[in-house]
Amino acid sequence: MRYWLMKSEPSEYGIDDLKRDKQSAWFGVRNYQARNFMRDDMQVGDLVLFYHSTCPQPGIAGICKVAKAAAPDVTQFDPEDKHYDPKSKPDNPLWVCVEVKFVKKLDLIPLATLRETPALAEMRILQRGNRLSITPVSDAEWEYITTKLVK
DNA sequence: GCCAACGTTGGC
DNA sequence: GCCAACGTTGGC
Repeated sequence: MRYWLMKSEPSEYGIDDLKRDKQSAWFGVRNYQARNFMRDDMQVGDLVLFYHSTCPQPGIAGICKVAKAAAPDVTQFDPEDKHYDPKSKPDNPLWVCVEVKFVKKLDLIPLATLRETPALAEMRILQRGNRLSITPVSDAEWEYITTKLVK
């Protein structure tokens, strides 16, 4: 089993939305590296840090779990959708998404807290210039975050 | 709103 | 294959 961090803008889809929906497809990833993580490495049961980005208080907002393996992202074929991709054809879909299930909401662990935690210095999300919306989290990082930083 | 950093595109 | 230009991300 692996651990992951997935970013979302709470104004688009935040932890409260997932709590309400219980489970949701992770639509809209349009980056090859992030797609490959979902397609090749994510497995049902993997645990995920739900991260809020581009908002007044960026940070880890909750935990969810991979509930369904990668499948074609339906929004890529919908011209009305902001994630529409005319390059992708239904017989050879370019983009996939997993589904995640709500596990719990956390008291927000702010980005600033992550930054000032030496044990997390190597986290992908904290590296300079990192923009990947899906990144692996090491066992040690997961352990530290979920035991030391969660109230 | 600004800006640094990155990924993608497209001309050559 | 190179690389400049452009669009996007995301913190501040």
